[in-house]
Amino acid sequence: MSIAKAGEETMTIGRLAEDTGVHLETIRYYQRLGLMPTPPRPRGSVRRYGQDAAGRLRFIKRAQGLGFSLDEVKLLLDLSVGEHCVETRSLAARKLRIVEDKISELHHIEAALRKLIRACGTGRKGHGCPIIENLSSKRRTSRAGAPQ
Amino acid sequence: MSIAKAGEETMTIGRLAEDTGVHLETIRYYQRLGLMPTPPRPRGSVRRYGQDAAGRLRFIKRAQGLGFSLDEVKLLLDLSVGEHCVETRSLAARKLRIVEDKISELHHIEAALRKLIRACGTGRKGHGCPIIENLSSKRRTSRAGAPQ
DNA sequence: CTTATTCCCGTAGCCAACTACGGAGTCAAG
DNA sequence: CTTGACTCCGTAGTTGGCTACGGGAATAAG
Repeated sequence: MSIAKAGEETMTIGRLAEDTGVHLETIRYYQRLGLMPTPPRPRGSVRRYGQDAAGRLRFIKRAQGLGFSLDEVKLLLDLSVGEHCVETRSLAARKLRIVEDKISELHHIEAALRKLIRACGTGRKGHGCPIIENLSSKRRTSRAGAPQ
Repeated sequence: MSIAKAGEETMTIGRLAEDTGVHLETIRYYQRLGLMPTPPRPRGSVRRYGQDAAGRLRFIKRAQGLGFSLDEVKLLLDLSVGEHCVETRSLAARKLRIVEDKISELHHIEAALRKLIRACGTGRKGHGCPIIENLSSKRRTSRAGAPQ
C-alpha cells in the first residue's frame, strides 16, 4: 500500500467506473467538483487512472453513505493530506463531534426499534411507539437542526 | 403523555414553526407529503396546532438528521401506529439492520478521526491518512453503495 | 482502412427537499 | 372598521447530487 503507483495509470474512465460501481458520468461530475483528480491527457489520447483513483472513489461513496455531503467529503479528503496541522485538527475534531452525536442518536433509534419489535412480537399493538417517544421530545438535541 | 390534547390545539402554523425551528413553508410542504397532519379549518378561520404537532416535527427533523429520507420517516411514523404487526415487524427489522450498519461504519470513521487527531497532535504530518486508509480499501462493505 | 466502441466535454434534464412569491382571506389592536 | 401582521394555497424557483444526450476525437478489432 505504501509504495505502488508511478506508472500504474492503466484504466480508462470506463474501466474505473466498472471496477468501482460508480457511474461514469458521476466520476466526471466529481472531477468537476474537484473531488476526483483529472489526470492530464497524454497528447492526443485519453486519460488513464490507477488504483489510487479507485480507492478515492470508494472512499467518497462510503463517506457519503455515512451522511457526509460532497462538500464534507471534500473537507475530509483535504484533511488527509494535512500539512497545516492546526486547522486540520480542529476540522477533524468538529467532524468527530458530529459523528459521535450521530452514533448516539442512532443508538436511541436502535433501542427504540428493538423495543418496538419486541413489543410487536409479544402481541402488543400500537399504544405509543417508543421510536416516536424517543425522538419527539423537546429535550437536549445534541445539535440537531441541519439535516445531515 | 398518554392522555393530553383534545382541545389543546392552540398554535398557529407560524407559532409552530417558531417553536420548532422548522421553516413555515417546510411544514406546509410536509403536510402536502402527508408527513404532517393538516387539521381542519374551523369554518372561516385558521388551522391550529398542538404539542403533538411540534413533537412530530421534531421527530421528523431528528430522523432526517440521522440519514433517513422523508419517505423512510413516513414509514417510521406509519410503523408507530402499527396495527398490522406482521409487516410492521419486518419493516422495523429491516430498519434496524440499516441502523446497525450505519452505527458500525460510523464507529470506523470515529476511530479513524481520533487516530488522525492524535497523529496530528504528535506532530506527524500527512504520510497517509488513517481515514482514507480505512475507507478506500476494497474489502467488506457491509452494504455500502446506495448513498443513505 | 473501416467500423464499432469508448472517451471527451459541454449542456440539459431529473429527483428530493426545500424556499420563495403573490394575491386573497383572517385576526388582533387601536 | 381600518390597518398591519399573519394564514392559505397554488405555483414557481433553488440546491445538491446525479444521469442523460450528442457530436466529435481516439483506440481496438477485423
